Amino acid sequence: MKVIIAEKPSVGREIARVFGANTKKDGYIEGKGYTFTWAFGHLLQLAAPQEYGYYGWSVQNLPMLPPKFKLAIRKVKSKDGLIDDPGVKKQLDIIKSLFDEATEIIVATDAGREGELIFRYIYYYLKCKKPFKRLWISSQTDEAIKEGFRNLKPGSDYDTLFNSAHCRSQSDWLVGMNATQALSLASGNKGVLSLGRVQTPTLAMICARYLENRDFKPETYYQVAIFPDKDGQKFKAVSDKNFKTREEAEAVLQAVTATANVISVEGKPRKEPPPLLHDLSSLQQEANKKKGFTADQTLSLLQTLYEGKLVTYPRTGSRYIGDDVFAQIPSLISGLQHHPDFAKQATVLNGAKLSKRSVNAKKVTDHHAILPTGEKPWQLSADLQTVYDLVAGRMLEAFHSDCIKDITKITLLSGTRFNASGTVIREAGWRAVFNDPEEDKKDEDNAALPKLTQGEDLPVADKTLVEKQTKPKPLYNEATLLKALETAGKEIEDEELREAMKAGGLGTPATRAAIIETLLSRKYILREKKNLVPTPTGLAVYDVVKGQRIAQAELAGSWEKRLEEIRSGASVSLFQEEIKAYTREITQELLRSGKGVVLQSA
DNA sequence: GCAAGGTC
Repeated sequence: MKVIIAEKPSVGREIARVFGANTKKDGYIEGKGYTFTWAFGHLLQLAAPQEYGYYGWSVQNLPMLPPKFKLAIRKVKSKDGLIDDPGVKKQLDIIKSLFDEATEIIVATDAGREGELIFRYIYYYLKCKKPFKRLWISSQTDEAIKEGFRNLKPGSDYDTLFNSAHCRSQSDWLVGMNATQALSLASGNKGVLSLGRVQTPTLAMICARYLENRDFKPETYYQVAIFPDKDGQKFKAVSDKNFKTREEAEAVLQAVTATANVISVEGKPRKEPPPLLHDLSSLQQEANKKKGFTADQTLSLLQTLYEGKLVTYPRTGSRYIGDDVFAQIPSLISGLQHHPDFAKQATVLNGAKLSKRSVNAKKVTDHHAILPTGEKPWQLSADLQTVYDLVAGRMLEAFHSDCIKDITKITLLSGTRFNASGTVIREAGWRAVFNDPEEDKKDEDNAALPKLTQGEDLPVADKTLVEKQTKPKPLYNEATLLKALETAGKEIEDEELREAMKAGGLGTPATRAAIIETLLSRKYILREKKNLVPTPTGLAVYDVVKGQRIAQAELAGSWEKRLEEIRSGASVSLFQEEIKAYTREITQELLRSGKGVVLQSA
């Protein structure tokens, strides 16, 4: 018997369907001489410190450097504290009995570092010795699955990938567990002060932005505005210079002449291509911006839609689809022709030429962009409907035509130079789907400008002095923080580290919402309206770590670079020794410098 | 009481 193991039930069932296997059992499916089973993501994790004899939280234990890591069943919170997750335990037992009977195992966990780790941890925990092969596919279509099975790889081809995954996992444990205990103990052991490769740079970003914003000294500056009149239609033009003092501006205001001379008229149509399909992060940002949902809420709503088979896999990091999925888009679009909000645009798109901007098989990694499945939603709650509509609406936008705008820029002379600009949407294209007002519109922008010709003189109907202030960078909210986490590392000077981080930023799509929730639950940050601001505790922790590597995205970047080298065969033990050395160093440093952190009373 | 990673 051959056993196929997938990362999650949805994929296991999908592969079984392609094979034509349909005998459903508890936790697996049989048929055609195969057995199809699955994990639920990580079933196993590195065991907690006490499993290695480090009892309690104590300076004597630090740094905790287990000679050999152990695996433990994933834990869940219950009234008796942390216990083995019963659902996980049960599935692990099912997998064990299937592996026991197997002649061969086919590994169909997601094609990536964590997917490899999910399988290997199960395999080693169960002390399984059966031979295994690897299915390596990046698309879940029938053809891709069949092709993948014709091209199974030897399991050992992925040994170095497992090594890099295992190193990632151990490094996070070593640095995270030790740094957390060291800082908590140093501060007087009154509560948990957690630190980690991802959460600490994230906290640092929020704190740095908060302080920059708080300490910003706004500067007043002045502009002069005039309102020329063309045959009764007035529009606004602003001085091309800003003035530091009111006096300078007053002088320019006084010098405005009775008529303004049109020096130049520049008009050109601009094409604005449709946005890409959503990945998890862009959807979370959009839902936060438009509806105020938190990243965590959006993920959980999406998970419900996914379990209801209404949308495709949500925790994707790709905004693209392959050609195979593209072939299904026309029918998905025509399925929206009865949707209350989207009927009109779905009809417009039906049979039209579709934009292929989101179609690129090379940019599809483990999973493609989020799409509706075509199943009809039925009696969704308001929040679920909102998220569903963001997914469905984005699909219409992504395959729609360009938005075409006429942008006019006019320069006038009236004592000094004045500029006016105007934007007219000629063809809405993809913007017709949601019909939202544009966000980045400047206040000096006119909706439409009258037709003007170079050289003409216009009477100046009004003039005024405008007082303005320079603005600080805004505080982070969930949308801007998610974006910043995605692009974290872009400003790293070292080119190789920058490259290593470019692929992922900080954290992963699946974990970023959880990182924000962790910082909230530690009371390091608070939600203040839509903004994320640090608490005194968060600022105190930041003050201790801000000069250290653990607070910088560079640390994550340097690990990524080394992990990638391990994947291509570099020494595992060398990296492990370096991590241990760093663990000793950061633990000592925090025990010394962490004394200043005072917990605020909850 | 602790990390980050995956998923239900």
